[in-house]
Amino acid sequence: MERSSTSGGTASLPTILDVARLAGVSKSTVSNVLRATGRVSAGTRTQVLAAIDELGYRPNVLARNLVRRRTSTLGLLVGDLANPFYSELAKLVEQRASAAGYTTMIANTDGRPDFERARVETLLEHRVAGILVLQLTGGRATVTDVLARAVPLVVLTCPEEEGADSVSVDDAEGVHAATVHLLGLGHRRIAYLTSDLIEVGSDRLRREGYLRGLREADIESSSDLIRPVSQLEAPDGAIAEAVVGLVGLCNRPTAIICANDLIAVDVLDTLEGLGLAVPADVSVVGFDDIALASLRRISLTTVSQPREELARLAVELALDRIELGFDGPPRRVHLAPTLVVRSSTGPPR
Amino acid sequence: MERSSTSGGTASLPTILDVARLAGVSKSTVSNVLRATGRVSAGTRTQVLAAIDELGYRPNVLARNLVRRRTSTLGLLVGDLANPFYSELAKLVEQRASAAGYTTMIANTDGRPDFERARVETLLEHRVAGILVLQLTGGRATVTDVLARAVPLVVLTCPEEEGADSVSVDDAEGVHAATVHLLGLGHRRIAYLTSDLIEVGSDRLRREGYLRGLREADIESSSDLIRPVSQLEAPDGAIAEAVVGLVGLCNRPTAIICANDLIAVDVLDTLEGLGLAVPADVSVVGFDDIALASLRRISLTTVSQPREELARLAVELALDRIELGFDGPPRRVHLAPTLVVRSSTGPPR
DNA sequence: CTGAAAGCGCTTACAG
DNA sequence: CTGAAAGCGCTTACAG
Repeated sequence: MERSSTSGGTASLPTILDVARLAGVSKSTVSNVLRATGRVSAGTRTQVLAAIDELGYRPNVLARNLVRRRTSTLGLLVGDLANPFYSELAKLVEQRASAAGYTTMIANTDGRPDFERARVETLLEHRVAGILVLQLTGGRATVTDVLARAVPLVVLTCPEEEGADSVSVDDAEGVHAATVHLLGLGHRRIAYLTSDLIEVGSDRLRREGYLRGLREADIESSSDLIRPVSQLEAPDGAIAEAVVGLVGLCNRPTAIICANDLIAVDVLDTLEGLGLAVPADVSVVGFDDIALASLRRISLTTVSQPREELARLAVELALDRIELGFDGPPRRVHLAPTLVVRSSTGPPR
Repeated sequence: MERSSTSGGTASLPTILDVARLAGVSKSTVSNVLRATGRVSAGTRTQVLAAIDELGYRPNVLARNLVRRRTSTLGLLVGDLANPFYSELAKLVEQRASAAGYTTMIANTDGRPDFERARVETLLEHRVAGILVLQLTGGRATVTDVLARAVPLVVLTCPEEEGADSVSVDDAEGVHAATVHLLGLGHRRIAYLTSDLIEVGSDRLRREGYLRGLREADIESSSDLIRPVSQLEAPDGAIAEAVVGLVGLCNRPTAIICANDLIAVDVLDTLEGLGLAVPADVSVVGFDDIALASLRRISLTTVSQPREELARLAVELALDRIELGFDGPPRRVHLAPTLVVRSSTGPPR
């Protein structure tokens, strides 16, 4: 027999059965008014609603999802929520998800592949309807593999991911535009500064944009001027060290293109500490256009990503597969970046 | 009869029953190895593990939670994830939660009470084991009421919340210290600038700290110098407008205490636009000490909150009630803030 | 150490 | 329009 759920534990919440009994109907009927199927008479409906209200009944989504065999929660994997670019994106994604009736389960990976694996495992155990990834951090093949089999995966911000839908800005194009901008100002020695906190694929493309820009201007690239640093190992000093290295070169670069804004801001700070003027001594360019970049005191020239569009499209691609049952091959959406010129760039001395 | 779950839908995932059959044991036994109860022989265990591996079986947490009648997910309500203070805190909370075996469901309220209500409702329907709130936005009484009855609630950063555990910094003390610092530098006309994006209780306390500071120095407070602006209504221009108003006063303030860093940064920007020097013309103080504040170009004097401690304690308080069954009255943890003096403050001209 | 049975709180055909 | 029954995929006593 079905027993009263209130006879059990201490603080048992009312169940659909409690509502049914109070309203003098069956569980099915309560379920029907809950799901607004329309096949309930107005009178019955009123009684049920009254019972729900009186009991303070709140449906148990776990039970519902178990029988429906799908949830309405999206997993959101993010590399570093402390990076404003990602937190802004996370906010927009949550907003879109929520508007579509989905909750979002968030997981920070700290850029660590082992964390990423564990978090993905947890998300899958929770049967999330889809997973959105802001920055995939290593272990890409395995992760993509795990995901592709089980649930829709859309990769945001990381281009060229095999097997998964992706939406990102044209990274190469963005940095190419930045390089052309610097060349136009008269720069000839331009450095590229990146770190292991940047997603590998994005970094590769951005670097390509940089190299192509130089090539088109018949400037030979120099390995001296390409500096990848490890922020995972040395979170604090890595960027500063690289900057010191660059400006210490006998043939010092007059401009530095940074793989993202956070690095660029760090570079500005370091240059200031070294007594070098921006842009007079060194021009600096970033990537992302986080809120910070537009402050007068920062005023960073940077490649802007259309965050709203990125978030909207990512959620859409996921819902296509989840709700519309789209089952086609991976889709790649590329958005155009925009170079925003501010006062961190200028002609070389 | 128990039917094969693979006979049903298209992409049914393997269930515990599939594993049991493949391993030639009962569901109970599989469950026992899964939960590492220890009452399974080594041989059986190996077989089960092999079956799990072969099937790529992943337990369905929904089913587990349904029968256990509790989940291991924490709800995280945040006012604005785009505010670095909150995203940094969110990251730390997720980190702590994850370390304790909890997933975190995030919900951004945009500072809108109606959103907050809806999100809380959803979290409760998902039977989250507890809810952590970073900034409660209006509708506090109702929300607290809803929560208190159903699930442990800990309020982070908002002091004096009735009925809920809370952990926050001593807001009044922080701003008092800032005020004393400014007075020590010789300032006599000090303004206080706040907005409706700041949690109401925090704002009240911070304001009190400011007023007490003035009172102790026998300086009369002036309503001219206390400016609450509405960023909800005018997200962009509100701060600038207030600053223009302040510096346009015939008896212009020589220092501005801002209710948080985001406002302070906006103030710095506006002053710069007006051609006023900081700190020579106007000193500026913030609250939070977000990453941005320590940049050389910003170098904001601010009241620092111990984020790590806040996050750690908040999760601990929640787990006390969730896991240890602590059922005592609401606990209020107050942490000491630290005034970090940088170069946005100095003696008045 | 292992298994059969009941039940978590819902939804979903299926009768009536 | 309404209800009885089966089942979603687990865990949890309880026997043996």
